[in-house]
Amino acid sequence: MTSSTDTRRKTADIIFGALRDQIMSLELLPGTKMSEAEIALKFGVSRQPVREAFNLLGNLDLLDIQPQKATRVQRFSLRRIAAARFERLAIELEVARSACRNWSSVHAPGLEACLSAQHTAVETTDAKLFHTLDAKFHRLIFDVAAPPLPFARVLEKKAQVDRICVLSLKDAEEMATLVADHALILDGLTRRDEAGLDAAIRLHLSRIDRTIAAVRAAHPDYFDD
Amino acid sequence: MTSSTDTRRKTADIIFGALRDQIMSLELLPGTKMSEAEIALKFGVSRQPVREAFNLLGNLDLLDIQPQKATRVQRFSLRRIAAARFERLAIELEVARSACRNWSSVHAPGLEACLSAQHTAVETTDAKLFHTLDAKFHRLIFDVAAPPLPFARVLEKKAQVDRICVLSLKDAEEMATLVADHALILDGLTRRDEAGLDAAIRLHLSRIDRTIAAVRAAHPDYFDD
DNA sequence: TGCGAAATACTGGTATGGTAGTTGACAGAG
DNA sequence: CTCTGTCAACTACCATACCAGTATTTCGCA
Repeated sequence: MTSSTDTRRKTADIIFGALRDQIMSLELLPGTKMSEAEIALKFGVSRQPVREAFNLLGNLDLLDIQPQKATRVQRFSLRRIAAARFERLAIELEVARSACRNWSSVHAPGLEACLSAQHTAVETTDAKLFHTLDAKFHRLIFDVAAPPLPFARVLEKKAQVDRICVLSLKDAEEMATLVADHALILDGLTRRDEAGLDAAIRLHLSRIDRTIAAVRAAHPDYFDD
Repeated sequence: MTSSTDTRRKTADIIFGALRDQIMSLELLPGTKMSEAEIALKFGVSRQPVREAFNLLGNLDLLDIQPQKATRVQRFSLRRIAAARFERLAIELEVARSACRNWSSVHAPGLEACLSAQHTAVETTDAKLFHTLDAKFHRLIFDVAAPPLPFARVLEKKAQVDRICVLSLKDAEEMATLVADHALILDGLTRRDEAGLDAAIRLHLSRIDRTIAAVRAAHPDYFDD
């Protein structure tokens, strides 16, 4: 077999990853105009790989490519966010239902451990750790629901929402609320109560609406609409 | 230069659309090896726009691009199909629930007209017309559920399944079954019976499993796994 | 001074040449 | 006959140059 560790990445992928991280971390603010030539110069490569990276980022709605005019870091859009939110809600609901049907007590320890770790993250007000544990929690449920299914691709639209969450405060009170939601979700799973689980998921995902509204009030110039 | 129709679309998009249609219609069979140079020659353009089109098709899992080796028309994969099916089921279920809540009698005529048109399509065994009407039916429900949301993007993964359906027989009996499913769904909507609607959607989408199994039995060489 | 038109300085898109890497076949050795 | 090493013919990828639009500036004129 050829190399097990396929470290051979195309330069276009490297550019793509670097720009994506900068956009997602808001190191590059929404509305910033990007230049193929400028980026190419900065990375010391030709314009072609930069161009490919731009197209990839455009497909993820992270760049707004206006032919012959300019390409800018995509602003937030209530429309796009609503679409991503709807899609994620639909997926998470069905994932939860599937997990409910596949549930057995062997799955409990992992989720309980993740939940208790979240409690400590709240006590220390460690927002970054909490974000990681939050993602892990949803991931664990996904694994219960449909192990063979690819996780990343299904929720790749999540980027539209994740980017905005960087601006949220993530204070202790808000994190505590989210942890309580998680506890409710885990409770619904253990009791195999599909109706209760459905309500818990909807409540949990509805939390981001307030976050979005708050960010929009604080940074209206980051929004398209 | 192909300035016959001075389209605003860039040539890469034209190549992309043409190849996508050929792949979706199975004019290009799974496993067929593609060559940038060959396609470029055939369309009378340079290799660069062809390359971009390849990348776009690769993002949709319609092409299997193996760097420095070859790029082939993606074979069917039970894994990918299962993922696409799961995703679509989740979306359609939530769409139906949302439509159920937004339902009013003004929506009935459009769906009923589409349904009756489907009946005539079955009587004339017009598979192509039926396929169009089937898509329209689901689209109409989507419009009831969430008018401002983009329809195409949400279900773009549908391509993974649509391509395989070209190989299905679409005989009168099968079409009649699907129309009956649609009637059941419309009935659930008009009665605003969420539980019944849920069951009807799940039954309807489960029909494709038999189709996939039949195609896999008839053409095992079109599959990866 | 106000305003419109032309020149200019960008942008993204395309064509072409060259490079690195993989595959497959074929010739020669065991 | 089998195995192996070398070479030729592909492949995708990157760099460079050029083209075609669009926004902005600037200069001439009223």
